[in-house]
Order: sequence, then C-alpha cells, then structure tokens
Amino acid sequence: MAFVHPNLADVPLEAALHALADPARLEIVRNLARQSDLNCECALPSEGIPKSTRSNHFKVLRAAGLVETRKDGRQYISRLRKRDFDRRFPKLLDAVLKAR
Amino acid sequence: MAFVHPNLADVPLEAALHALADPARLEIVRNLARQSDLNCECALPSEGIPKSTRSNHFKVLRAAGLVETRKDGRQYISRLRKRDFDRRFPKLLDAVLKAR
DNA sequence: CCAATAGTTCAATAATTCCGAACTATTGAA
DNA sequence: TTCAATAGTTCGGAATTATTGAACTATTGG
Repeated sequence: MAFVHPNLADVPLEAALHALADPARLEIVRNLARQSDLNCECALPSEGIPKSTRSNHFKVLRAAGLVETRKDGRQYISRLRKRDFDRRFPKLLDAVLKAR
Repeated sequence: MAFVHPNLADVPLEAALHALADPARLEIVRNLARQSDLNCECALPSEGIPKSTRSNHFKVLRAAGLVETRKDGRQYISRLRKRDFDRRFPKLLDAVLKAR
C-alpha cells in the first residue's frame, strides 16, 4: 500500500487548482502548512466527513503533488510537498494560504 | 439579460479556484489577460466546444468575480476583473497566469 | 422584414464525487 | 499467541455536477 507520488513536472495546473478548490482539502493543506506530519484525523479534524471521503481527499492531494503520505504503524502520516510544489507553481500556494 | 456581477468580497476562495481549474476557462482568462474586451468566440477560440458549454464557462467565471460581461449589439464582450480579483486574492491570478 | 449572428436557458444525459460496507494492516492488551 | 481496536484503503452504487442539443431571445445587415 505504498503510495505513488507524482513528479511535479507531470502535474497540470488544472489538477493543482482542482485539488485546492475544495473546503476539506484546503483545510488539510492549511493544517499541514501550520504543522507538518499529521495523520488523517489531525490534518482534517472537521467532523461529519466519512473516512472514505477523507481518504479520497488525500488521494486527490497526492495526485496533485501537494501532499506526501507515508505509513507509520497503523497511521498514515502526511506532509505538504511545499518545496516541490513551489518550484512547479511559484507563489501559487502562498497566495492560496494567505487568502482569507 | 443584464448580468449580475458579484462583489468580490462575496466570492469564496474555493469558487475562485474552481473557476480556474478548467482548461477552457483558463484559456479564456489567459486570452483576456493578453487582450481585454473579447467576445465569446475570441476569448475561447478552441473548436469543438458547444456554445451552451461556452456560455456556461463564462457564467462560472462571472460568478467567481473573474470576468465582467456586457452586451454590445449582438455580441457579449468580456473583460478580466483583474483589479478587483487581485485585491480580493493578492498574487493568485498572477501565479496562475505565470504557470506554464 | 427576415435571415443570419451571437449568444442564453432549459432539461436530459454524461461524468464526477461521495459514502456505506467490506477489507487490510498494525498494535496493545489479555 | 490470539484478538479486538485502530487507522486507514478500496469498491460499487447513490447523489451531485457538468455537458450538451434544442429551443429561445435580441440585434442587425441587406
């Protein structure tokens, strides 16, 4: 169950924007920007979201090159691929993170 | 048939990102950034897109506060609301326009 | 006046997303 | 050494969105 994380060169701008254009995924990205290496629960503490939906949100973020997930025990720990993403799409993530 | 253009304060970040996360709409935004005041056809010259779909793309862009459309004769002329959008989401549009 | 143009709107279909259920893997405790 | 609890993934059907053809509106040149 090791995840495949794309090379950022292969991520289209549309995929990146699509990944960010969702409240739950934005929350994940914001939380991971504040604190790295969080599990699913901690990165998306909002209630009322089924775990299959949560899982899918992380999958979309991974496919967009925004998040890297590794397995640690029975948890899946994610971090923001900020360096890689910033190189591919300069200033985009900062602009998104600064928007209120 | 006068369009209602939203106040940017009422546009959520998600709506802005969603509007930009589509190839056809990105093309419209890029074309309008190069040259303002284009009609539907000129802002989205790509072929194979039905006019009802085109029309809907502009509707989404208007709802996101990205585009303003006015009627001129039998044409609908659009322009980028760059000033307004930039004030609401600083650096976001520039980051998107600079991405290859 | 009327055919052509440049769109919009509507409702049905196509495509996506969401989510419950079943599953996998890991671990702590008995 | 079990085994129940945890922390997710995956799958397929249901719910939601997007796309599009057809019918419509408004404008204008001939």
